[in-house]
Amino acid sequence: MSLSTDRDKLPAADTPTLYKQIRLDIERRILTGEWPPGHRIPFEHQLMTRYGCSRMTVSKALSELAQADLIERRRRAGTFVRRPKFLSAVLTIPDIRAEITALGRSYGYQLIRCSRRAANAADRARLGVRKTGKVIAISCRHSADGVPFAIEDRLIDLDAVPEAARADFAIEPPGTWLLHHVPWTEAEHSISAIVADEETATALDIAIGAPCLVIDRHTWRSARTLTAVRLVYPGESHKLVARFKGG
Amino acid sequence: MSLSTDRDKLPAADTPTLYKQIRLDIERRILTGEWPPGHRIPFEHQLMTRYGCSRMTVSKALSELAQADLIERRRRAGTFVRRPKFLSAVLTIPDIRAEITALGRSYGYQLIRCSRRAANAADRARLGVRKTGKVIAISCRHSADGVPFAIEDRLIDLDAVPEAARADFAIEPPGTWLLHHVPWTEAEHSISAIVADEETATALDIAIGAPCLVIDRHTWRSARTLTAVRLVYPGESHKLVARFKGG
DNA sequence: CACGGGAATATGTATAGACATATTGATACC
DNA sequence: GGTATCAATATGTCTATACATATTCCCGTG
Repeated sequence: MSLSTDRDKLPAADTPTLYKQIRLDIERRILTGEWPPGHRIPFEHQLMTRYGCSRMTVSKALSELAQADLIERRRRAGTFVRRPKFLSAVLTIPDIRAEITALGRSYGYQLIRCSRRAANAADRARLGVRKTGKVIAISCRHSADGVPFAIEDRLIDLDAVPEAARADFAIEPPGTWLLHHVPWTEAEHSISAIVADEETATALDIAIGAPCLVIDRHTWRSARTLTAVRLVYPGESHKLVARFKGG
Repeated sequence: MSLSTDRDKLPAADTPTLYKQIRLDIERRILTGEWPPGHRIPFEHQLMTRYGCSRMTVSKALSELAQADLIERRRRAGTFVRRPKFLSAVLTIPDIRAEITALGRSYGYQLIRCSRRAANAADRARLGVRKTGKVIAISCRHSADGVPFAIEDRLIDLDAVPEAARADFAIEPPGTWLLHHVPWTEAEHSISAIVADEETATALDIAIGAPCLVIDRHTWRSARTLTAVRLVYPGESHKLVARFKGG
């Protein structure tokens, strides 16, 4: 193997910064399968002579790849290509208003019910909290170009999100308001399919017995429940795009 | 404001490395809402006096937060807390075998049909490719503790994944084999709900007209189609957990 | 007031060197 | 053979410094 220290082994292209070129070069080898999962990536010292730069520079490239979970670094042992994440493919579930407007369709919103009350037993169970507190319960409907798009049924824990008391959910959908005002750390989703009962069928303007897609989402901030929501979509395809992460 | 340079303003805890403490400290202020979206984070020079370290160290902490999309850095302007990702919440769809075994249930697999043929028009449309080539078409069923869990209908482009010809899909499910052997760069999902027709109802051992959850997944490597798959689950809840990313 | 140009400034990249720390592998001892 | 020990080694963190680069801000000119 040549040990020349010239830099022109890199794709060059429009020459971004050096560490980025290194990162992309290694990323390419991994994604094309040239360096399969488990393969040991050359030591930092070898990479610095290969790319003709300092160790800090290759280290920065490798650190970013490690943060993106493409490689794994172990002291004394070396750096290895990670097994393609065992589980996973990643989906994003957009905010409904943003999703509809991004599609270039007109967004419509109707508040069906909104009440503020002390939490009852069913509310506490749904939020997964023990103590009694105040909640806001909201039912509403989203539409695109005048056609029903989804119905939403939401519970917000007012003890965890006191500022929600000042929001006007007759104007702004609760999901959109929350996304813009309340930071969260964890979310859990449950996706399922149901057939429409009479109330659902009426709200979505579909036939009774027609299939519907349901997303139940529970959102926390540091173990504190913020909100629980159920979204019901007519069963026609609901498309979501996911890309492999990589900075 | 005090300008003391002592380091004990940090949570300390079990004292990981300094840059990590800085990262966690800033992350905490963002997630608790102390520094809301749009807030300007102190300049690097202020942070180095606050934490009593060099600029490279605070820069490393900030770079990781930027890579995780928690903050945005702009030259000359400064560093700002990002608006909570406009859309989004992230879901992971695990490999079915891994999912079932992770739940501690016994995994079962039956190959229903497997054929290798030149692609016909329907195959090309489904894979989204123009040219004719060879494909593998597979139908199979996954079960957990002997109960049908999902049925899978898959098409693999043999031109893009020639090594699939040597795999034995009577033993290993195609999704699992692909995940372990074939690197991919992009995936697109389409989630929808249907009601079971007679064939589906029989395969999943449910009633005709019962709701089913459908996931259509298309996978590419650098714009090259690898495989297209449709998974049909009985409509009872299919649970997926998502965490806020953050390295 | 509009506009162009240049100075100020915050981040971005890169360096060499130093020391820390985890882990491996070999060696010596029982 | 089993086990404790120690040196070798690859990554991990940190510093001080230097220069690059993108923006913003201000100022002077038309």
